[in-house]
Amino acid sequence: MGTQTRQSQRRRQVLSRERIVEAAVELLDTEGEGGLTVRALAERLSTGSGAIYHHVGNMGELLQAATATVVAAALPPLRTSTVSPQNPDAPRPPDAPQTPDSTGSPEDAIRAVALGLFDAVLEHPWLAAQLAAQLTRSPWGAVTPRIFESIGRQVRALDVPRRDWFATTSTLVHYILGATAQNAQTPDGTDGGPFPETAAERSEFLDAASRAWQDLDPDDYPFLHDIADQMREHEDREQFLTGIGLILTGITAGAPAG
Amino acid sequence: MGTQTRQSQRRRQVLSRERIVEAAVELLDTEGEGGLTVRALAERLSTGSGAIYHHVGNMGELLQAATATVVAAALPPLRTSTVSPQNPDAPRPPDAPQTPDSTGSPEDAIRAVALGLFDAVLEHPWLAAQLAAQLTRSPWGAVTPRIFESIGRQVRALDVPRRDWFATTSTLVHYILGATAQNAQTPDGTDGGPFPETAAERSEFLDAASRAWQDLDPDDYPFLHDIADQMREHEDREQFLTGIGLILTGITAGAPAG
DNA sequence: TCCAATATTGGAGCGCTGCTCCAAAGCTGC
DNA sequence: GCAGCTTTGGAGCAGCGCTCCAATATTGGA
Repeated sequence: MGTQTRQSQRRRQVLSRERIVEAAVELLDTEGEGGLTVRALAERLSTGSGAIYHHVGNMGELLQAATATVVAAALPPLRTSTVSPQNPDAPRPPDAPQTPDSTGSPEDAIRAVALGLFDAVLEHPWLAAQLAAQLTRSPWGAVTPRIFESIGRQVRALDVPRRDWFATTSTLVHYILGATAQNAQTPDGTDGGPFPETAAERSEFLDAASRAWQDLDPDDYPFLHDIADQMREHEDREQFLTGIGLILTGITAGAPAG
Repeated sequence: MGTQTRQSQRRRQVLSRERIVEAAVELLDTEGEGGLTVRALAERLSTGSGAIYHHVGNMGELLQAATATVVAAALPPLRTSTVSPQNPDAPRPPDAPQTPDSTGSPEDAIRAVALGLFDAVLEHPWLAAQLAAQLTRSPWGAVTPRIFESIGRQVRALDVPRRDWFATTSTLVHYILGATAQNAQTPDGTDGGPFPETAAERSEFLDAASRAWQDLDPDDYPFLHDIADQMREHEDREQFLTGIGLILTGITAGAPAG
């Protein structure tokens, strides 16, 4: 009796890889990095561990899928959406940052991609560790190519000679992932719970770090001792863009007139 | 009967934080990232877990100490050793890379520091994940300041204006850690054992990655598809230095005539 | 010299983890 | 209606970090 009509709603009840990954992301967001366990996932989905492993196979694989999902949502779409106007509203990523489309310079596009990842890490603090881990564990696995492609296209749009495409893109990607990793401010012991990351917390955290640098032996750490206050007053986002700008300058200065 | 004479040898039998950290590093080197467990450590030191926790307190703390030890050995000494000639041969780090001392440009010194970390990661593949993890978990904790100081001094020696010291050093450090993280080639599933990392293995690994890029949908990944062969032929170390050079160019080009 | 106080040791055991295994249940096509 | 597949959920296993504690060295004062 009309099983087709209500099928889509029934679908949501059925366990699927997508639903598991979705629940994993929510669990990571709300409970923090250590909150994703098979048992917690099973309870949240009202099922058992066996059912989960039937769809997912591996905890690392699940983490990889969760990371890939969030990263894909944070980056501009791979295909220009004008090509296939089949379903005009569905495939638009809901929480993607407003990308300046194809207007604007390649430099701006690179900045936009970088900021997209930066913001994604702010929204999902567990993402930083995952990006770093997957960068080391499977460098060319699932996530990196997606980022590489987004950056590389813009590098190609700059006047970079072809033989430098790989090295240039790699440099940008490595910087982005390295800088992004640091900016998920998880003050050491404060793990396990959610991450409200209020402005007061951040200020307090930077204060403590700055004081720690100032308390270092000036004979061992003269530089840190000097710039401790500069570190306290820095703005993450601005500092991140400064780094991008520095590299972009190096790129365009290397071959100024294509 | 003469307990003082043989005391130094007896010291080596006594459990101490140093001995535990040393054993941890060896365990990580020989057994791989997952090989460091309290039980394995206890067996290797012929003791129990309780004794270990009496000295170390925490698994994360132990990892942090192991990382700090290896990083300290890979970087140039903080103090210029001419100041305290008390013990001329002992404190020389045994496996430190040959640093070009104070001769040479600041750019060369930065390259030397970066390569020191790069080589340390090659020698201790677990270090990549640890650097990344500690970068995110305790950004200003134990290891980062050490690296920051080494790089920052050289940034100061360049013609960088004082207000840019922090941003410039951060950019270099972030790139170094990001790039370093990727270059500990752990081909995904091949974890658990030691990492001989022969040239053949590396070539095979790059071949597979290159083929994977070529097999991607050219409509989704035109850039990766294009530079797949360039990726296969790249040399990690050279590519790493290219990135450093790019950033150094950006730094010096930004303020060309101090 | 001896003894109490303290520091250090090693292992049993707790609660948790990822993961496997399997009987039961649901679904599908003949 | 039934056979053959997929999917489910939970019991259970080996391993983990870590705590606790009795037993043992070591030390300092009388």
